[in-house]
Amino acid sequence: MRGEALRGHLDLLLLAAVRARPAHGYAIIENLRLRSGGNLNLPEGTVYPALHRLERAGLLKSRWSEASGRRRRTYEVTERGLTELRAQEQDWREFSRAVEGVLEGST
Amino acid sequence: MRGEALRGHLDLLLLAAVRARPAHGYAIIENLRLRSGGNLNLPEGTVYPALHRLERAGLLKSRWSEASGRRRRTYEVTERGLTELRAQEQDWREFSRAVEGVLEGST
DNA sequence: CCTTGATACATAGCGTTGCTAGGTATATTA
DNA sequence: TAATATACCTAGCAACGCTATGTATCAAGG
Repeated sequence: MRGEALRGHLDLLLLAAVRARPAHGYAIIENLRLRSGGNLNLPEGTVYPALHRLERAGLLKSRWSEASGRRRRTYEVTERGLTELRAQEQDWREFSRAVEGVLEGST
Repeated sequence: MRGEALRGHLDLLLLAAVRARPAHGYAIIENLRLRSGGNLNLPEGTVYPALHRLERAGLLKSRWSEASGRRRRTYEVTERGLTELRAQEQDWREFSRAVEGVLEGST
């Protein structure tokens, strides 16, 4: 995945991934990799701070649990998070269509 | 258009817009607005420096002209620019598919 | 037993890059 | 003659994802 492509779309991806399947950070990274056909390889230094930010913003909530001796922080999307996600999905569609519109005209 | 959405996709858009129709900066901004259905409203402070950067990188070349008393710098895509554009188009498709893949699974 | 690799979390600080804000200049319209 | 549109430019800021680094547990291999 090209350098800065993610910029501005990270929240959308994280919210969508968690909506699909509530999970802890490490698993979210895995899920994104799988669902993207291996194209989304987000480093931990990107994902963890973003999850914290989304929780502080009230879009995600988390609880600690333990699995096979390792502690996990599992996230799920809040009501406000769902609303925000839907808005960002809408924004993505618009942006995507806008880019396609420019590309089409230049073939 | 949402805040940082453009990040990392500006070069693609500019190269594609100029490939579609060689033009001067101000017109490129207009063309992007039109081709995107009004969604891409790039400020001059974004576009002009980017055009300079792309020219320095050898992906665009420009020449000065004059139209109705006002000077214009008209850009066109170089050979290298075309190659780069095709690569970035490929990257865009991949990124776009990756995002869609994540969104689909979370409906 | 001890090292390596995978799992799982965290954060300080850096670098990139688009945007805001400001500036110059000409032509047209009110 | 003031405002608006056209047309260019740049310094400096701010946002934000990433690198690098650190901690800790468990499984597997030598």
